[in-house]
Amino acid sequence: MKEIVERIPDLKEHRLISQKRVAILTGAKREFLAHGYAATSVDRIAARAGVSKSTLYSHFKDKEALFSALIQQIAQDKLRSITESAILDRPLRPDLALRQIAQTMVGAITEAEGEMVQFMRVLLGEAGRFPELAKLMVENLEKPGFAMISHFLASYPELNIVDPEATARVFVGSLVHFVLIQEGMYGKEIIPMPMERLIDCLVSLIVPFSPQT
Amino acid sequence: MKEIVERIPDLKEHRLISQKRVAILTGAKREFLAHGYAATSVDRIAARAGVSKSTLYSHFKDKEALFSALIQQIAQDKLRSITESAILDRPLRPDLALRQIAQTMVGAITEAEGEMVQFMRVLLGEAGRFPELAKLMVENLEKPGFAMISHFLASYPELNIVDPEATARVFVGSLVHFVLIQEGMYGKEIIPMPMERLIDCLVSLIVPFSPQT
DNA sequence: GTCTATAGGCGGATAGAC
DNA sequence: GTCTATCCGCCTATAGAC
Repeated sequence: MKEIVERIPDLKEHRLISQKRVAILTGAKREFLAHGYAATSVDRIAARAGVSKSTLYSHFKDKEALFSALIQQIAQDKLRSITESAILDRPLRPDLALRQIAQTMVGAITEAEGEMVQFMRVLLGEAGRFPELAKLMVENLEKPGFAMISHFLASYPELNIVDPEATARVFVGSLVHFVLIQEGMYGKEIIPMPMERLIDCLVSLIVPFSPQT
Repeated sequence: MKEIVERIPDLKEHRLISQKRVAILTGAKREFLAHGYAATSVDRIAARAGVSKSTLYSHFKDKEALFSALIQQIAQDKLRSITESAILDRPLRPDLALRQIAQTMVGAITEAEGEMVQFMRVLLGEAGRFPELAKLMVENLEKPGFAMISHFLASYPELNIVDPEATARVFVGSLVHFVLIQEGMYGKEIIPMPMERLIDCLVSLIVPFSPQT
């Protein structure tokens, strides 16, 4: 297997294989998402990945490069899973479609044992140290997300939405903030509120006359 | 000065004076907010405060206790400044009052060279390491904030708000998420949007018929 | 309480053999 | 590429003098 990769430089350059590399990234994911950048040690990542430190350093220039590569990989995965699940049944009533989008979005954030919550926590927490990485995430995750919701809202002229872009921000912001407080800050133990209740409220604000038709 | 404090144990216990202590907390604020918990060294805090490390350790048991005390002090300051500025002119039209609340809230977050943004970043980033601290913040900051907005919304029966608590979450969540993306993630360089535009949109969603009367 | 000095450990990164 | 062994610096925390 290894020999095959080495004889095909194109494949190697595109990093399509290399089991060690994915093992390192898997270990890095667990450690970085759980403890943040500074509190994570390269030793623990290597140990969890089952490789030595020098192997790790042969694949990644330093700790920062590993962190950066990991964040970008996670973002790529999330983006793909979101765009795939965004294929909604178009002939729906707008309020039902909005509710479905909200549930899909919150579900994507909450699932996988809070991996996405940890991702957002680390991303925000390290934004000061990695400003370029933060901007990359905004460009590749937030911006397409806002654009999708905005385009969806604008596609229903009967809703009379005066500012679809700002409304999209309200929509996404309410949901993301809700998850961050309830899950990321353990708010559900202190100020519990079912997710459906927030979604009902949010959808009825954007589509005031939902029970009819 | 020092002698006076030592002769009045009550004052000392209440920690009202002790210049060294406030110097340490001031230095800790700069370092912790800028770099997070793990990347901050006690040496730099002591150096910035102009004291030695052993002085620091005589005032705080360890690094965690110092961090915890700092976070709680910042929260106390923020809470006081918020509740003080929350005294709004009651006879206002609800839409104008809401707009004023939103501007005050965003202003309080954005001012002071982004100190509040850094505070939220660190709080979220370290929530995994300090879960009890995170819950304390939700109890003392988020919960009163939600309650205030909710109570305000419910005090205008003519608005016909079916779920004031959930609506308050939408209100606060939209604003906080907006600031976190625009300031904390440098989103204003990539997807700029004036704050007034979001507030206009948000208020008109909650108070649909604002231009009249 | 406050200092200087230091202990003791763990961090990231590398050297050199294979 | 991969390993073992190691360098060296910075980290938190403490000892002991004043």
